[in-house]
Amino acid sequence: MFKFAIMLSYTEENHLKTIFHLSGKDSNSVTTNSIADALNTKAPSVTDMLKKLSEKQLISYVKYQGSSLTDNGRKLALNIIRKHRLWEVFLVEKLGFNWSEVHDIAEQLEHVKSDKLIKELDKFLDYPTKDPHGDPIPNPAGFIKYSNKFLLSDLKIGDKGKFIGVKDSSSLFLKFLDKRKIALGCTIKVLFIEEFDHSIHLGLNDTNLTISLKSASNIYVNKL
Amino acid sequence: MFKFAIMLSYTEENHLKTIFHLSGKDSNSVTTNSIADALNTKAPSVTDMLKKLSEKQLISYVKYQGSSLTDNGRKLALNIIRKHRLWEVFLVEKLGFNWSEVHDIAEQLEHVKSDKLIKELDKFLDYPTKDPHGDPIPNPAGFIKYSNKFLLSDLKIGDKGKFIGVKDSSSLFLKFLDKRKIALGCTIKVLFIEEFDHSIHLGLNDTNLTISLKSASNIYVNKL
DNA sequence: GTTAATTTTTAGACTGGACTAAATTTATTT
DNA sequence: AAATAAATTTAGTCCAGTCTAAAAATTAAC
Repeated sequence: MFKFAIMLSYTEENHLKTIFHLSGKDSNSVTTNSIADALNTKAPSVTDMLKKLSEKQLISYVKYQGSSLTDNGRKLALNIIRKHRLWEVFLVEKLGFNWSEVHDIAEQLEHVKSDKLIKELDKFLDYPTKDPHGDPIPNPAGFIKYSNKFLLSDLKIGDKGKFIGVKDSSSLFLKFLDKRKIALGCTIKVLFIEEFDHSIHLGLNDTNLTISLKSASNIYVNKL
Repeated sequence: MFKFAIMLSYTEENHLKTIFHLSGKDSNSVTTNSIADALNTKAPSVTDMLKKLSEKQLISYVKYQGSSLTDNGRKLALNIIRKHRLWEVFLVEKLGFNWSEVHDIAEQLEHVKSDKLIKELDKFLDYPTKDPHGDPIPNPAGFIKYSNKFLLSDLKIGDKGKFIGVKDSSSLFLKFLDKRKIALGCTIKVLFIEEFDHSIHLGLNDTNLTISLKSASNIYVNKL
């Protein structure tokens, strides 16, 4: 009935996706507990699933040594992420959702099985390359162009970044940004980081200001 | 709008929906086997589910006597059908699907949980009242306007009807319709019915044609 | 380099949803 | 109205996915 030769369950898909997210660009090995945490489940459940995915050759798994995606697993994971992000674009661009509301819905939509659906959705959205949070959308073949998106709090002294988004977009935080004239697209330079509380001194539009670690952990930038 | 605190599983939703479809306008009692057939499952599975839905007060169920929806159950069923049909409109109107392809995909999309999603989708589609097969879309409160929809095979000689949908939308049948230029919205007049095999002679767009009882039993019309 | 702490896996139990086979109730025949 | 057929339910099994508690392996600490 459906086109995929491999028919994965909702749970299997979520595990693959999570392993992808946790393993980062270099496809590092991922620990069982970290998967359990991310999926809000318990380690034994994850172990069972790792065995299953390993049987299906979607991950390589060595007892006690963590697991990482195989090429096939990676391709499937990226396909799910592709769907997730396309649906997010749809929700924001077409249905007028705020980018902070779309994740949970996309989390459901990403599991709908139909290649044609995604192909047509992609066309309808005019082949977007980024989701509303600025994350790149993998192409149908499973290729993803990694963005150089970082948290402001991860930059080092002297680094420069372009403000491209926030992690938690509470209106309180957005007002905080407004007041300090920190607007989307502006360039931020890290001048100094206090050792005591890790608050950050920034250069921004010829002025200097200081923000807390908490705030800096909520700001995404493209490293320049 | 009514808020349902009840969280139904995929399977529960499908049972409710099926009971609604089988019980018709007058909410007749539905047999266990007919549900099993419709859902492509076995009677014992259905019995289990009937007990469960009965506990939740969504159906009234008497052992060996079939089951019917309660008001709450009916409301939930109509909500699922509403979602199904709105997604069908989306797939056809926005993504360019043929009406014969949308059922299976809508079958998945209908289970996505988000009231706001459906509210916004409805708005985006400009509040449609019918799905691509001509079936009415229930409103958010669970009200459905039954159309004067009949099977073509139920019309008498001399009756006229507007073609509004098909019962079994297999692609085979839809091709059959295409070939004969029987398209949604066209007006059909019953000219004569053969006593021998009940095949029907039709007037359609200034031409005449004959179709079998089987085909006529698969075509819905609004009586004119 | 043992011991202690942590992580991970195993073992065993539970739930929802499915099934088969057998029992029971209802419906149909004669 | 008894016998038979059909529909439905019960009983018991199975599978996927989840959990807790206990055992085993790894890592960290002394």
